[in-house]
Order: sequence, then C-alpha cells, then structure tokens
Amino acid sequence: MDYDLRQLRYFVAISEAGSLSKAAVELSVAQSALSHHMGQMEGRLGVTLLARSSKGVRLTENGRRFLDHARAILAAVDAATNDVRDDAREPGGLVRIGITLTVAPALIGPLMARLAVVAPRVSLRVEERVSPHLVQAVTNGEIDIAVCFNAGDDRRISGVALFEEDICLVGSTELVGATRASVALEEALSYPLLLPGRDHVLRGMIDRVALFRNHPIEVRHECLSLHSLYCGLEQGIGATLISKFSALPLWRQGKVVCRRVVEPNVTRRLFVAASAERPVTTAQSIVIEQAMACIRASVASKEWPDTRMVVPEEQSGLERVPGPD
Amino acid sequence: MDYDLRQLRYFVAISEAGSLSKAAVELSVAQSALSHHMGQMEGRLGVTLLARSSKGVRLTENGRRFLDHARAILAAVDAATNDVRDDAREPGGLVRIGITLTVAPALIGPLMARLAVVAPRVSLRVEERVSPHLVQAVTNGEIDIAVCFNAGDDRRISGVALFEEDICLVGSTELVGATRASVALEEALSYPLLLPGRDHVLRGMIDRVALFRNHPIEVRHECLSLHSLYCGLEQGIGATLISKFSALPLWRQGKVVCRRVVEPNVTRRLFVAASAERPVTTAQSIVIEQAMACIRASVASKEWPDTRMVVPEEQSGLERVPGPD
DNA sequence: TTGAATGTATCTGGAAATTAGATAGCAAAA
DNA sequence: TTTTGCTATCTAATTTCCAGATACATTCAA
Repeated sequence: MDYDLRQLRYFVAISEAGSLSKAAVELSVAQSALSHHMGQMEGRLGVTLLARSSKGVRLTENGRRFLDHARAILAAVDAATNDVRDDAREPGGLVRIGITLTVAPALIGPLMARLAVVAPRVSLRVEERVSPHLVQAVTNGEIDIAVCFNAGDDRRISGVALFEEDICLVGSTELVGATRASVALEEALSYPLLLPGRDHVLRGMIDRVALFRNHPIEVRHECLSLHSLYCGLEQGIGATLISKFSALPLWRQGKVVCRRVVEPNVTRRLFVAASAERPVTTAQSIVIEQAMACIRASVASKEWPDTRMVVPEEQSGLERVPGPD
Repeated sequence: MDYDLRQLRYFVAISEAGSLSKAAVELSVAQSALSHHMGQMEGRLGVTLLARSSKGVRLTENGRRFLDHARAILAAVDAATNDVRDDAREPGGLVRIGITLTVAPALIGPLMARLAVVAPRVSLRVEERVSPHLVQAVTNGEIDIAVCFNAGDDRRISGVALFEEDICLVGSTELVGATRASVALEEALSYPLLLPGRDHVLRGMIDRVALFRNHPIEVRHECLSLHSLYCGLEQGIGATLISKFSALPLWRQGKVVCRRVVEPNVTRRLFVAASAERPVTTAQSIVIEQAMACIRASVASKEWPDTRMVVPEEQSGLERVPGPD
C-alpha cells in the first residue's frame, strides 16, 4: 500500500547519480529494477518525482521536496538502528543489584572487576539485604537483579540456581560443642538462636518445627547485619542456622563450629534472579551473566567450601540476548 | 540488508496490541508472518525488541527506545507522502506565463476563469510579448510557459502545436485594395509595412525575399504593442503580415481587409511551450493543460476564424502527470 | 491434576514481488 | 548517419512473503 525504505534509498541514489543507469551500477542492481521501483513509487504517491530524458533523470519540483524528506527518513532510520545497536555493542546505564548479606562480600569485588573490563559503561547500585527482601524488591521493581537464596518458587521471578549448600548449626564450641557431627533440626532449634531477620528464609520451617514440638524457639536476637551476627556468634550469645560458606570468616579463625543440620536435610540454593514480568535491558543481562560467571568460578575453584554447583539444565531461564544473525 | 517500513508498522502495531496474535488480527496478516518479521528485524538489529511470553509480548528497554524511533520514522513518511500528495491534489504556487500579443486578449480571460475553478491556489503572472521574446524567455527561465507562434524548432523548448493559420496581408482598403483575393508574398512585401517588432517571426523570411529581389522592404514603423499596430493599420499608414485571427477586432469593424499570402503559402502555428530542460511543476502542468483546453475550445467552436486545429499526434509532448496507480 | 484456551515459534507449499537480461525507442553527439 | 547513452517494457527465474498447520509453553479453571 505504501512505498518502501529500499525505494527511498534507490530514489536518493538516483537523485545523486542523476541517472538510473549510473545509480544501477552504484547500487549493483539492474537498471530495469530502478525504473520499475521509481515508477511504482511515483504511482503510489500520485506524483512525478523524476523527469526522465535521454540524458538521465532530473528532479521535478515535487521530487526535490521529496528528496529532502527521503533523506530525513533515512537519517532517522540510521539513528534508530545505531541507537539500539550502540546499546548492544556498548551497553550502559544503571543496574540496581541486590545481594544477600553473606554472598555480598565474596561477590561484589570480582563482579565489579569483571564489569570494568566487559562493560565499562554499566554502573551498579549495590544493596545488601536478606534474601526475602531481595525477592520482594525485585518484584517491586526496586532492584533489577537479586542474588539471593531460594528465589525459585515465586512465579514473578525468573532465576537461575547456581549452587546448593547445606544449612549448618553454627555457633561457638562452648555453645554447640567441639564437634563436627551433624545435628538434627529439632536439636539445632533447641539452642538459643540468632536469626538474620524476622522473615528469614528458614523462618517458616523453624516455626513449623516449633508448632510440631509445641515448644517455642528461643530467638535471642535478630541480626540484620552480618557484623552483628558474627559478634553474637563469636561471643557465644547464640547459635544460628546458616551455611558454612556464610560463616566462612569465623570458621576460618576457628571461632565457630559448623554442624550440618539433618532430619531433615536443610539446604538452600543461591539464585541469580530478575523480574519475570519486566524485560531485562542489555546492561542487566550483562550484569546477570557476569555475576553468574563470578559465582560459578568461585564454586568451581573450591574457593567457597561445601557448595555444590547446580547443573544448568532446564532452568526457568533468564532472557537470553541473541547475537546478530 | 535492512529492515523495512512494513516491519516498522508491524512493530508499532504489535507494541500497541501487546501481542502478536492480536496485532495479526488488526493488521489482517497471519501471526506467523509477524513472528517471522519481528525475528528478522531483531536479527538485523542484533537486539531483542520484544520479550515474548505466553501472555503476549512486552517491549524490552531497547524495544521501548526503538518504538519511539519507529513512530518518528513513520510520521516522517506520512509527512513526506502528504507533502507531495497535497501538491498533486491541490497544487499551488506562481506560474509565469507569457502570451503572444495577439492571442493574449482572447486567452487570458478564459484561462483565468478555468483556473479559478480547477486550481484556485495557482496564481499566474502574465506577460505579453512577441513570440521570439517568449521563446527566449522560456529558455532563460524567465517565464515558465509560453503561448507563442512557431516555437517548434528550438530544441530547448518542448511545445505542443495547437492550431495553424495562414498569414495574410492586412491593411486598409485604401492601401491594399477592397478585395479578398490572395496575394503573392512578393507583392505583399511591396506595400509599406508595419511590423510587430524587429525580430518578428516573419522577419527572416521577409529579409530573404528582400535579398532575392534586391529591393529593400519598406518598414514604416515597428509596432510592439497591439494597440499601436491597430492604429497604424486603421489609419492606412501601412499594411502588415499577420493572421486574420490576429486582426480580428479591426476586421470585424470592416476597417481592414485580409488577403491571404501565397507563393509561398505562409502559415504559422500556435504552440503552448515550456522549457525542455527544466521539469514542470504540478501547477505548471495544470496551467498548460488549461491553456490548451481554452485554445482548443475556441478553435473548435469556430470562435476564432480561419484557424485549423492541429491534430495531437506524436507531438514532442509536454510532460504528463500520471494519476495514481 | 487435567483439559481448554491463549500465545509464540517453526515448517511448508504456493503466491507474489523482485530482479536480471534482452529489447525497443528516443535523443544527443560524433 | 551512425553511434552512444539513456529509459521503458517484457519475460523468465529467483527470491521473498505469507497463510495454514503444527508444536510447544503457559495460564486458568474445573
């Protein structure tokens, strides 16, 4: 019903060449094709654009005006193309990432280092919160990406699991004993506890156990910062239920012991997640990619103890950004 | 190599519909076609524009930006189309027309009347000059259109002959006799003459006859205005060589007689002409068209005596403005 | 949990558009 | 007059485009 970008390109080339034949050579198409297209375009416009003669073609008055338009249109097309292509080539912009408390110290450094190389124009805003807060923030749109535990069940979140680790009872030897033996969940919950936040990932499970036992859990303090949690553990004020990896600094110094929780085995999986409802930007997908690479590298290098990599099977799949044709 | 206006339209429609299927219905194309086109466009851009899901499609960040561009491009296309189409629908602008002295009085009135109806936004600037001046003015670009005699031989002019008429010896009865008999050119030139301008169309022929006879032609006055010519003729100061049609006012009043020149027959043809080098505008072509229609109507209605219409055969052809498909 | 509904991707045969090549016509130049 | 350079047009072959069918995933409701 309308003319075509190709016809506009042809028209501009012909106008500049001053002849269908010359333009045909430059454009590497047959002269007959140009003749046909120009005739069709003129027909659709209902206006003569080119005055043909045996010396070539000249622009009519309308042709002159239309040429200006055509150039403007083609320039707009190029601008549009470059705009989005630039973003694909050299993505930029702010990406808001939230990282769960215990992972943040190990992740932020490598992630920033990688980004500086791979996508220097992408800037991060990093927040550290407990996992449930991160999930909520992602669904809210408060943050773009979350690196958090057990985000897999929320449908508004699409995430990829990276590794799995066991939850341990972590506390000073005075409190939980100088043993590395595993401990039943029920027993673990009998210690005075420090929990990282009222709505901790394990909170639901803890409450269920408490209900079953008809015996309240003693939560001594809620430690929303890693520092306060470590303080409490170190001083033997309470024990907590986190992974060995999360207690790494204290464990390395021998200030706490980690006893794997069993009956049931309690595990958690680290996810890199984004909103399933809002499409990710190029910058976001790069950050996701790099964060996953960081984590996988750390897990693979055994740098992080007692973490088991999750094979990327039919994961619910963050959006992939395809390359050009 | 690049995407297509149609794909931009599809993309905008899809963005607005929020779903390929809905857009397919609105656009009356198959959903598979949309899927294919969007995939191709994204491939060419190297960027994902649409985030597909089972609920439909959503724009990615790049898609949002590209949508703005796409809308701007399509608006520019519409503007371009309307710009030239408007001109075709409702042409306007100034058209400079030059009309030979003797035809002007009979043509200007009807031409203006027709234009007022057919193309009210076209305005004329009318000049009256002798034919050779008009031809020169057209080649100069001083005027756009000439209505003049014997313009057919100049290659820089493309013109259409409309009618042919015989040249007559015109003068008062006292001077050229009270007869309607034809007269040989040689005899005609023996009268004292009033000529409409030094470079009159017939001047060349007159000079050649004079040379042949070795006898100078007596040119009493050069009358560049019709009024002055008529005065001279009326008063019997001299005769002249013009067509009966050109002497119409005096002839009707019986103040002059017209004797057809023979040996050789001398005729002239009225042309409507424009520059062959410069394309005509829409407005110009309309004026040409209407002028020709005026003249043909007058000739056909016998309003203008002793004029023979020239059948429009394979005339050198003023540009034609084609209608839409 | 299953079935219906909705949505996109992909495959395929046929239709339509596009193109190159050949040819004709025309005008200017040699 | 012949040659040259240009555009229009015709035709056949190729490429592109599209509708329909199908596959697969997800959501919603029973």
